[in-house]
Amino acid sequence: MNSIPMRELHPGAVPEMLALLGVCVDPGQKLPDMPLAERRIRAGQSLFFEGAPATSIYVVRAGTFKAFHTAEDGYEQVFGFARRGDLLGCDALSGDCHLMGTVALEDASVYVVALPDFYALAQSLPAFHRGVMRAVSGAMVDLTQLADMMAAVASEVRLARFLVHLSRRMSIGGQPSTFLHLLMTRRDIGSYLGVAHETISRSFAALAALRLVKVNQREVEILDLAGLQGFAQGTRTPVKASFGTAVAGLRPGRVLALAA
Amino acid sequence: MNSIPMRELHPGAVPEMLALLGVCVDPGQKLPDMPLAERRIRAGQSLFFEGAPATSIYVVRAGTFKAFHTAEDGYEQVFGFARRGDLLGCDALSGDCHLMGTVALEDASVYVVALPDFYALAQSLPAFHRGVMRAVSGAMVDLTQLADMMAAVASEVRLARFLVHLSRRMSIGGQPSTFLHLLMTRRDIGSYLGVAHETISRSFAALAALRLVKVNQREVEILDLAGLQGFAQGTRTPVKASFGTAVAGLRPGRVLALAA
DNA sequence: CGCGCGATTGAAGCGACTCAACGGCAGTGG
DNA sequence: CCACTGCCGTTGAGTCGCTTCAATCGCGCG
Repeated sequence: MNSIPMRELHPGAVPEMLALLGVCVDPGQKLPDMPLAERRIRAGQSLFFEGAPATSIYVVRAGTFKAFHTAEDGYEQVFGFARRGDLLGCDALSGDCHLMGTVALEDASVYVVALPDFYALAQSLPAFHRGVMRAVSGAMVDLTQLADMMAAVASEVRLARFLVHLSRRMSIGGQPSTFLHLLMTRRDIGSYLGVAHETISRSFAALAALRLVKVNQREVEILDLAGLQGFAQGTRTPVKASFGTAVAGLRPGRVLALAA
Repeated sequence: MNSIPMRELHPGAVPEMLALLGVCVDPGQKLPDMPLAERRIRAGQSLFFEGAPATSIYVVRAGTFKAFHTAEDGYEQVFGFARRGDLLGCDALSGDCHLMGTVALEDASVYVVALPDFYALAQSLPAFHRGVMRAVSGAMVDLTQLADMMAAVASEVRLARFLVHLSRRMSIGGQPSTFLHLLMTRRDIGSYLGVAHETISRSFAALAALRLVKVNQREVEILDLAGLQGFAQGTRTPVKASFGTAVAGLRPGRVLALAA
């Protein structure tokens, strides 16, 4: 139950972690050769539980995680998906325990940085500090974009924003970005976007009917990224519905059954 | 246009800023007496604009700010409200420019910390670093709670969560926490919670009809905080609607017109 | 092989959006 | 001093999309 699944020490892993955090450092610079604990998580396993005391922060090395919160009545609210280079556990720095749990959606690996080490490392290594601030700021941007997705009125627009978001995150990793392997269930996406999971299914069908994507279970291919981005622009009632300046024509307010 | 409204140097303001960030420091410890720029913002004025290059981060000393993003079609999405002790401008640390603008809802005052100074200060003063991490983590928690509010199905529940959230934030400042002076408009709240501003009006009326709050324009008095919190628990379909364990009885799924 | 879970699709009800009108308040300028 | 003009807040009525409940199908795993 409380046995740590797997843990090994990586001497000299600091450079890799800095690379994960997206900071460049002079090749000749002396780096503290602090050994870092690595922890491997199997798909479906939990990295840390909601309510657990904050002991460390984590840098995702491989795999994908889902961060969520479980209400008293059992409803599970998903707050985000973390991938390589993301920071996990920062929500506990302002309190004393984690406000959300984390499970791996696929086999994963993280660097575990104990809180004292974390502060010491940031103190002795400015590059690490900048990397952490970068990552934390990125997490805030992600949460902001989550609010932006949930702010969209139409569920198809929410899903379109989600797919564009995923595609963008993939592309900065250098990958194709038009083929998406969704590791989360429809229910997870629905919780993330604030709609029922059946609505996610229907929205996928709607986007597919518009020839914007091709969907087969969890395999999603973006057929028209520009069109999808235009579609994702749809917002709540603008100040003055300014058609005429529309980018390409695909800018639906509510009309989209015409393509069925 | 580009003239900074007001700016003065505060020698020895570092201790106050540390207090704002919620860190305790030994009274005898030597603090770098770095002069800090203070900037005063009048109500309705902007602290920084969306898209502006990131030059500094800001610590709110007094007043209230609204952070928002304006879409191409003019729709304004509100992402949060910042108060004393909050950090502003962190969203730009991962990119190079601000992703959202900030306006003061009342006369306000902030400490301006230029980015180089920011990193230098965090380097030389661990307490500042911890304070920043605390504040940043708190901002992430706020964004998480925003997602939580928007996840509620019923608009009255969203508003109830918002009021509970505000009350909690007030109470940590030591203030009464049952009287709320809303500085934002109904439209701002609606944008924040993802509903139309008319719905906010109606939801206020509904909560007032349930005797949970008393509302008069922007003056809100919480009559039954426990009841409001119970009401705010209402979520999307739980795994198994478990009545019987309800706290007090006020746990509505959809029924609330019965008290009109 | 059967069980359970995820995904899809259908049908029905209702709640929020939208458009609209009205009263109140503040700031402005004649 | 007082119209005038926005903006904010409230309330009403109608439409429509999402939720909810339900059934079905496919797939992986014990």
